[in-house]
Amino acid sequence: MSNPFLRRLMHATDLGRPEIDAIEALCRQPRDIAAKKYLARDGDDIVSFPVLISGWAARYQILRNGARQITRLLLPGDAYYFDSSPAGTAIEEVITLSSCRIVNILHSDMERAIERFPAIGEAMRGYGSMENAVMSSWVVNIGRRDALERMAHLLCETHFRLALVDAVQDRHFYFPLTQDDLADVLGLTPVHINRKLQQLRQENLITLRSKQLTIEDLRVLQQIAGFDSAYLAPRTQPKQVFDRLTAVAA
Amino acid sequence: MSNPFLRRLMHATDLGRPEIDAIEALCRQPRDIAAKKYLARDGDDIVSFPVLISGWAARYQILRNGARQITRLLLPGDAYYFDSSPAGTAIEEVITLSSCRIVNILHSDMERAIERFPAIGEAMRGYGSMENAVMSSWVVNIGRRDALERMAHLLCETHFRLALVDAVQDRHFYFPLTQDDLADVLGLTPVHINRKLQQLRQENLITLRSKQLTIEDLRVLQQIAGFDSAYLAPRTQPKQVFDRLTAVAA
DNA sequence: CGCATTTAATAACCTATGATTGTACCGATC
DNA sequence: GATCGGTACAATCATAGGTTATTAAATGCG
Repeated sequence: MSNPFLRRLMHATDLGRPEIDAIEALCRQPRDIAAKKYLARDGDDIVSFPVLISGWAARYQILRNGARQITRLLLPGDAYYFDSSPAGTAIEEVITLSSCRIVNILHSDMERAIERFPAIGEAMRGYGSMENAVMSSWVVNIGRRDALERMAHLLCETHFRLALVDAVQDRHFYFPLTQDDLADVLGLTPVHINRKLQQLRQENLITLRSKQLTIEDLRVLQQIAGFDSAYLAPRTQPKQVFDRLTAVAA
Repeated sequence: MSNPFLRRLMHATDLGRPEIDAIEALCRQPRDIAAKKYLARDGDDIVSFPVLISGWAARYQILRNGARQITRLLLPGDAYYFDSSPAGTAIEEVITLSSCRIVNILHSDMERAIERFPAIGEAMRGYGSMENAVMSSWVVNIGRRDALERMAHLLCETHFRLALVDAVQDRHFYFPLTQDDLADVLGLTPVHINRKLQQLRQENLITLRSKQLTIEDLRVLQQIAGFDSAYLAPRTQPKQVFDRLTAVAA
């Protein structure tokens, strides 16, 4: 099971062999795509939705004054599904932040799959719940934490989300965000991102070089962020995953 | 059709008589509840979800330092459905901001209704899309707009959302948020909320007294906020509602 | 009706973050 | 190995918004 999308869904619900096969079937024909390419543009009519097999992408909005705010990070296994479902119109732009492998799933195909296997619908809803929880946490993060706490929280969050799809080795993972990207995620300026990144490095909490991030002290980082992974943890099985992760951090 | 929940759903999809009846059936037995009562608490097991028939409520999180961030406003017709669906655990607290009339719908009942009438599932998903769009807009609002713009945007947004359920007369509506609440919605301090409220009043853009808000100049307010109602506008019929609203504003 | 509590208004001062500008690095490309 | 575009880093100054405190006005309650 190397398909991270499937892995994500299985964190939401238990899926049997037939459901798994159906999802795998939807993921035939992945395409490779370079960094900084659009996966969706505002106003596009949507008949299919992209799923990330590998790589990072971002959903964002641009304001009149040119400011950009990234509203979600799409990590391996994530989909641009809700908001656009089905036969709607894209409400935000989606751009790749690294080279990516993606698969485009037709809404009609997904609907048919859900019809045949209600458990898939259940899994998609569960996945959507997690997406919503992440959105909430971003509002809280940007609204009520200062710059350092925000950074720390984001790093913890991506660490745990990536761990869910086995994209973390030890405390080390691929992290393609530039400081400009980080600024647009956290609602800060690139300059200030730089300052806080320096601070985290000086305090030996992280190492970040050429898009490789190592979390040197997860415990302290969580402490700074006030990070609690509960909102990312689905119901049953994955609970153990988090217990394990937290235990190691302790 | 005085049920605002039904009204919301009908903005998402066309529903026939049987679907309408099924939803009305779910909304039997509304209960009245006072302001500042919990509709859900963090960690609660969820077997039913609340729907607001009238009144306002808020979803929020509290940080270690006691700071509060409201993550969503629940207006008449809104439900605390996603994130909690089905048989999950509440991830945020929900509190009434005014006296409310609510109805509690069992997840099992909703599921059965969707099974019998797929269009209801469709409508719920459409409603969820709008919820997500609002979440995104909050991230953008808090992340990239200054205090005055944020206030203006929030006022525009609530105005349009309330208009969708006919809770606006002319440009005037019930607005129970205290300045402390506003601060916790917009990620600011009460003092600063007060400053900006004064400013909006001085410029004759709004009147706000004893929980009654009148938008005196929607045009300018939208201008300040960079507000575009598109993200709130569902597919077909309601489009006209917005055209009308916008026309009046012009 | 009067008291208690919440909410609103305002003032004075302070700080985290923004704005601006310049430099230095690093990895690609030819 | 020269050039170039994207990053990262540094230093300085400016300001939006935070903090704390006080008073006044509403609002609810017994």
